[in-house]
Amino acid sequence: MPDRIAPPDRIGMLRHLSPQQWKITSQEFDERRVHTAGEVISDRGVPLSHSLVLERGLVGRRILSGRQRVAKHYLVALQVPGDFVDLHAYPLGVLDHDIVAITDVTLAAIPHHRLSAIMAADQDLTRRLWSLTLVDAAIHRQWSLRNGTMRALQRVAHLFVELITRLDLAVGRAESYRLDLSQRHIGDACGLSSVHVNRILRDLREAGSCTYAKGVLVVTDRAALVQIAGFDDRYLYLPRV
Amino acid sequence: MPDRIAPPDRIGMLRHLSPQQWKITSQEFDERRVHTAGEVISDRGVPLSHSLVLERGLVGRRILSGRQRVAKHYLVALQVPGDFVDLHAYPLGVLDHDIVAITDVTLAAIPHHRLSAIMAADQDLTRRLWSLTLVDAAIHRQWSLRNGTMRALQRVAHLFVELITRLDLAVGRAESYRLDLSQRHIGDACGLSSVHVNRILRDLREAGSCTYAKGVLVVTDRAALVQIAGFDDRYLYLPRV
DNA sequence: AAGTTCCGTTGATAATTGTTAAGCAGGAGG
DNA sequence: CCTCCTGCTTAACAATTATCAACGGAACTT
Repeated sequence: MPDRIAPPDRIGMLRHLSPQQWKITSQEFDERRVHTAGEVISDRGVPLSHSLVLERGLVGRRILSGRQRVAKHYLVALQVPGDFVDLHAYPLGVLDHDIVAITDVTLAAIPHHRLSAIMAADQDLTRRLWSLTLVDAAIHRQWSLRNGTMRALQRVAHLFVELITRLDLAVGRAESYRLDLSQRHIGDACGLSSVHVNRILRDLREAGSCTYAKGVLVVTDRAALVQIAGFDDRYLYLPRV
Repeated sequence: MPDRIAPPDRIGMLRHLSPQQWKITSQEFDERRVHTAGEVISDRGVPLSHSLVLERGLVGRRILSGRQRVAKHYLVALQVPGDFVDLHAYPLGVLDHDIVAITDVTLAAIPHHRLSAIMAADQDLTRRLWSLTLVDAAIHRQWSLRNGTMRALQRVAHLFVELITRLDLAVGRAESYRLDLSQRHIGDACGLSSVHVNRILRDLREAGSCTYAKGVLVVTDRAALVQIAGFDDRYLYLPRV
């Protein structure tokens, strides 16, 4: 009889699994982990035996760029509640990047061997879990596009709209979002210096589309923000709720 | 009895599958497709029933950025022989980007229902095919990092080193590679204007690391190129040959 | 309380890259 | 043969963003 914990809720992107599939899966989680803001959850290159679902908070996936004396970070992804943060470690074995806690976070862990067991019994479940990892890949493509083709204002707006769209699905729609990203974090995600992020946030505020202060994003004109971002949510493959 | 074609060779990244696994898989391909340079192989948003393995040539995955009057392209990925170019359409159903032929190309197509059939019988095969799609995701992360953090010279060098590393695995090591990418293609992949790509290619030539002309990359000082790129191949999850 | 560190803010300056324009070469098609 | 297109090349100029520096405040440590 395996150890068990209270199963995580079926929120956010987990709704790509049917209620029954999630019921079966969620009961195999055997550990709950808590990390405080800034902690490294797992390091690149280390073999992993569990995968994690984010229940609360924000998690970043980080690559240390080059080997400058001063470590320079870059965020390749941000995960919101209801995301598997490292399901791709299941097929691959190791990750090519670090996982860090942006805020205080709660995660639930499922052992890979139990994932194997339940997937062996349900090919459709396998396909859907596979899909979840591919939605991450689609988001990577969009980030690559964003940082490769957009100017700074649009980049930040696009990041904001993506995050609030995903958070709407995970924790419900609002006009104000506690992201707890520092301006440096935003720069690390958008390929900008934190100084320039600061200027862009002022521009967004003066344009009346949103304000960002003390880690809280207040969306004052959502349509304007979407417009600046040129945002089209199809790449997120949102589950119909 | 299904239609069959001569099965594709086990080259490049396909070596992540065992010879037996590839034997079984490769026999399920039922169609060979040929496209000429510039053709669109599949459009975003269209449901796909087959997935494709690239046998010869170079294929790009493209997103039309914004809706400017003048369509602006961005390349989110390049595929080399031995790559599944759209295996992620199998779990997802549709793609969020277009697939285009960069050069004249030959592809082999396998129906998704046959993929389902052989995966149902071999969970390890499923895991390895899944892995192939996740290596694509790892490459997306690296492109995102590249275009988000590197200066133009390093970006182009990094793209070149990545491509020759992957081509070495697929078609064998050489000092000269026929890529047939236009300078505009390189710009579309690196988030640079074609004018600036031209300047960078001159810099690389004058630095003595490589020359690029008429679509052919001649690597004159591989170590220098790797050095400029700050290249570390771990993210490619190369199969040990 | 004093010191330290990190984050946010602003200004000045420099570096990088985009844009525009023009010329040229070569291939496709009349 | 001529024309038209596309791609490559270079120069001049403009826009964007990074870097450096200085300062204030908040949180934390000693």
